[in-house]
Amino acid sequence: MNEKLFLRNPEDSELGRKIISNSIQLINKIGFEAFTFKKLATEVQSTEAGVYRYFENKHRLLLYIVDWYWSWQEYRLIFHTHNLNNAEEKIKKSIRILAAQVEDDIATDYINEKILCEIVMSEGAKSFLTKHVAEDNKAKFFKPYKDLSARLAGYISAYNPKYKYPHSLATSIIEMAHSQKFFMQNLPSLTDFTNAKSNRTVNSFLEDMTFAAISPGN
Amino acid sequence: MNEKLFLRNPEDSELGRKIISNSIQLINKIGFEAFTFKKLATEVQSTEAGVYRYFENKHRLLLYIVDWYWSWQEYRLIFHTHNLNNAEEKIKKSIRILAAQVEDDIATDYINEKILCEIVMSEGAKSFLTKHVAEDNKAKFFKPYKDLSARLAGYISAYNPKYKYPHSLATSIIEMAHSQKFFMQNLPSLTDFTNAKSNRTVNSFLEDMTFAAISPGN
DNA sequence: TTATTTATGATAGTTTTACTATCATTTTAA
DNA sequence: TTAAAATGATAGTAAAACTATCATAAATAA
Repeated sequence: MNEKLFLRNPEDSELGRKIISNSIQLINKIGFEAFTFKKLATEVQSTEAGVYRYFENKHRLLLYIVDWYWSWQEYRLIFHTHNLNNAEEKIKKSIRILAAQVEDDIATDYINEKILCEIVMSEGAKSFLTKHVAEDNKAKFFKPYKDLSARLAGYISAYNPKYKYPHSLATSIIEMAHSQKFFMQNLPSLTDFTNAKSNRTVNSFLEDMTFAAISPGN
Repeated sequence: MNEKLFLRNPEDSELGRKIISNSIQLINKIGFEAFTFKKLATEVQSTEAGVYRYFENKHRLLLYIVDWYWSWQEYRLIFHTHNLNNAEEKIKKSIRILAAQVEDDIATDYINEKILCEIVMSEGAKSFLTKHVAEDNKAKFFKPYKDLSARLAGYISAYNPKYKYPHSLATSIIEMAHSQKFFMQNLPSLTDFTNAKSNRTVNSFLEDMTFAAISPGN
């Protein structure tokens, strides 16, 4: 994790891990706007000042958990595509990972990936939609997202080196995987998906669109 | 405009119009988080209480200007596709309108569409990324966006009635048109576009992708 | 034209947020 | 075992996000 994101590394102490764990729960429960360090302090049974020793402000904390999520997704992507030997399969697997319903990974005891995924869906964009994107970018706060996007773009270029928009397409796949899930849950008329098991899934929408776009003719 | 968005219709008075006009300027200048009714009151040379007589809170004001923007975009779409007689041309024109660099429309004297477009790019998602989306949706606050999306989805279905994801594709086009422009300006490595005049534009990216996805084979 | 409603201005007050500061105490590491 | 580091407890400040009151000005209806 980027060390500039925190004042004290939350991984290194019990309190730090409780801060991360309870932040994820609390942000998901009340939303990022209503989330305050005071409320979080109550949850972790510490004080406001105690939380401020770990994170400068709540936006940094959001960046931390969002970065954690993207790093984790890239790790999963590497792990699951590692043994695949052609670009087509790698792209398909990547889309499946990104569009899938995330389940909690018990290997990480203080982070609930399922809830974290919900947060990234509904609060993730707020990590970069600020007046200080430029500084945050300079501080490399968006590196995990960029790395993931670049990796997928790499697979796209490997599949079709002539395709002109590998980065934009990769970023769009990642964005749409989350936004379509958000719309499906909250503004379903903006999508063609229902919660019921259907063959019209975010995954097949993205897969169809991607391969149509990058098919060797293009 | 949806009457539930405001307490007093800002169109009907000088102060109301100044509130809208200066909100657009001020939100663009300092960002939605730092934007307060007190600062706005200073700009319009009125008082905080004065602004609160028009809008319940700043989120309603954001919804108001964002809704205004989508209504305006749909109007432009209708106007410019009206004389076209085939779906392909309508889709191409729609994408061009959505991806284009918006210029100020002098017909609307107190609204600067160019700045408004910037706001929708960097703050627009905050209008629905809240814990009260469901209520806001019930109050029909997202109708202008949905109408625009449904119209584009209609053109897509007219072009290829067998295409399975017209709504998701339409929504994605609208979202990507804005997010790709945001990334181009702020996190350019996530895209394949440069500010320089190039044939790799958001417009051609979206057009290529759209027609690849909906070509009659699919 | 006057009476009355309605909009605005001026001011004040409350609760919550987003911090910063201080000092005592506990825990950990050398 | 001692010093350093982390935590807890408490207090305080400035600004944000409202709500309330009352006087005055402008618009409108009788």
